[in-house]
Amino acid sequence: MGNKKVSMAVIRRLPKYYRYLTELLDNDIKRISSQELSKLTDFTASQIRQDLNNFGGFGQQGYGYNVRDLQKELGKILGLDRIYKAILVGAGNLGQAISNYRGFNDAGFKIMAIFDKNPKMFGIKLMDVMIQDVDNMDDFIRDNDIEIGIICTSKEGSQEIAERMAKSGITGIWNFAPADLKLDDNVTVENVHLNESLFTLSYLLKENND
Amino acid sequence: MGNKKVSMAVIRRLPKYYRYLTELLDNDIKRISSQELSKLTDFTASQIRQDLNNFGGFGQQGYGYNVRDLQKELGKILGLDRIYKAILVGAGNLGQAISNYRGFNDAGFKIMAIFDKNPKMFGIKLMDVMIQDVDNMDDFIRDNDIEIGIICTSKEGSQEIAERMAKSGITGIWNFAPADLKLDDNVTVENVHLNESLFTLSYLLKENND
DNA sequence: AATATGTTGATATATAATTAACATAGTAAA
DNA sequence: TTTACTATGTTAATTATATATCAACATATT
Repeated sequence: MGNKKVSMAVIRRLPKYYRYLTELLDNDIKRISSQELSKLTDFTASQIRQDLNNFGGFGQQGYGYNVRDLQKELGKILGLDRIYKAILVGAGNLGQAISNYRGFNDAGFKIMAIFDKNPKMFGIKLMDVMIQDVDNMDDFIRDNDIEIGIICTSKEGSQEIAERMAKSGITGIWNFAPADLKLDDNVTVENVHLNESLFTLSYLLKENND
Repeated sequence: MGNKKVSMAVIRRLPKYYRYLTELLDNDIKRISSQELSKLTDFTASQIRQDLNNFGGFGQQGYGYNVRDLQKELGKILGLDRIYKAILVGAGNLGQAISNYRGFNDAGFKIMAIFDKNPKMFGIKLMDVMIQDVDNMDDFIRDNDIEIGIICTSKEGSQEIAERMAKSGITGIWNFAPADLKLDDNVTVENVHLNESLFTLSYLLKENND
């Protein structure tokens, strides 16, 4: 499509807009102005208007934004109007927590299979999905047209798993391993680096006490 | 102290430098240039030098950076040269995963207590720490000079817990609940919003397929 | 000892992101 | 219908961030 290029900074704000709009919708609020949304999100009203206009004119002058419409539009923009088939590798503590989290399922992300390398884990069920041998992963991805791979392995195992995922046809990786995966550009990687987040907190904590 | 103000963009890159330097140290690499570090981190060499110089001249012209020294300095900058006492609230799947993760302990973050509101959880041990009634939280924070609070509760419970933490003396909150906590400025909040991360992946995935 | 090379730290330039300003379209009320 | 008001979408200004350049200096080599 290659329309206009929307900056990463904008993209990372979209989920927050979506979250608040969903909340407003749940509370039966019909309309909202950029100024009111500003109070909720702590972004400036100006920025909100500019962000949204990257994708189209969803508001109405003199009125504001219709909550239902905007929420739906943002959902479409974020790609939340469909089902994604995902697999998860690494059924340790974090892997189990992720697979048990209902929120993702509700948002359309279905974990179709869970893999581990430890035979002791094979057969255990998490949310009705049985843990199986990671040797089966590659075939499973191909046979079931899996799009998203969730990596909850150790740092050491992550790169190999990522490469196998990519090779088998996965185009999006949600990576929880503390490593930077090196893959072709056609694979999108979104990292959740908990260590980096905690270290940032530690830094800020120190600064705040000066 | 109020020295110079280092931008948030810089701060969020520091943990990555630290991670790679630790890796280099483990591999007995003695020295590294900004250019070599650039290859590892995918930041530009210029940016790396500029980032580091926010905190001092750690390198030597014509030589590069001494890995051991720089790693140690970055550790100090990030506040990783000491022990932090933390508590965790919400012993669900994610809470359990976080408390079981050895990495944080190794980095100096000690989970001193785990709280939940569900009586069925009371008494269960996670990493030798017994889950107890969240009613005890406030006193425990005060009595043990806890600095960091980790919130793994639902969105609904998070704000109240955060306020109680702040009131009892906690100055840093690591928040995993999908909500933006509203607290005084003297409390530092670092969010891990898994939903937002996943939605970003979903957006990028869509873009990549255009 | 002299010279070439490599690399930092500082400064200057370029790019990107955020905020502010405003014209205009649309709302709402008399 | 008229008028005053509201709030968007858009352009401009400002601020922040990233990149490029370069003098100073260390080290290795001749």
